[in-house]
Amino acid sequence: MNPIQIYQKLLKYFGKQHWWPAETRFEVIVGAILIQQTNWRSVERVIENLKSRGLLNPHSLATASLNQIEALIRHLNFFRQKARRINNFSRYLLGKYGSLDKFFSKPTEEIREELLSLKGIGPETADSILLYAADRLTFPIDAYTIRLCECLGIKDLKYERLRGFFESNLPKDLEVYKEFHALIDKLGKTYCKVKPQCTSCPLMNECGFKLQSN
DNA sequence: TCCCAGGCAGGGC
DNA sequence: GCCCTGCATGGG
Repeated sequence: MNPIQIYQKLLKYFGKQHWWPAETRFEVIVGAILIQQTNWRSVERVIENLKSRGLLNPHSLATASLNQIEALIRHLNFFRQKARRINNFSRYLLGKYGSLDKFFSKPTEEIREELLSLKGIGPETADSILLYAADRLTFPIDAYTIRLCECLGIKDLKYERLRGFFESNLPKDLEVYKEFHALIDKLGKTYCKVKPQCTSCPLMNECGFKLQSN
């Protein structure tokens, strides 16, 4: 089963998801850190709050105190960690590059290494930032993607292996990358929840497992 | 009530 | 290398 066929089927079934919903690249980055293990609705409210106070920019988040940031994102889980993380990223960005333009003018692999060296930015967050903020052909692997690959019968579910699998089998098209990742998420949220609804899943014919009764 | 959400870091082994 | 735990709130 080729990923592109999965993609086309999901696109036909769910339609375009239009990820990442953000006005700026910096907003994508902040969102990518805040969304970790959280639901998007909660993050959306926090983003709007930061925006309405004029704080959703590197300079404001770099100079704000941790207490201030914590207070603004307090209804998210791990809010103390996340406050430190967005403050830390902002300070790093301004201190070393001065602007996102400069940071993102580097080769993809160098940006990726640097993102991964920062506290709170792991593989999925780094790759989401590369794809949705920096427009690089990098395919993020999240928990839903791993579940999908498991269902498709892929044995080696290690992050870099799966990333390689998608990146070597997909057309080099940013729109495909962006939509596909979002569609996999939509699929997971809809059918792979606590009680998997495999029998109504649009990919049940592609499933590598013989469907077990739900 | 309980489970989990678009992870990550740090420790033990 | 893998596995476990803490982080910590709100929604379903």
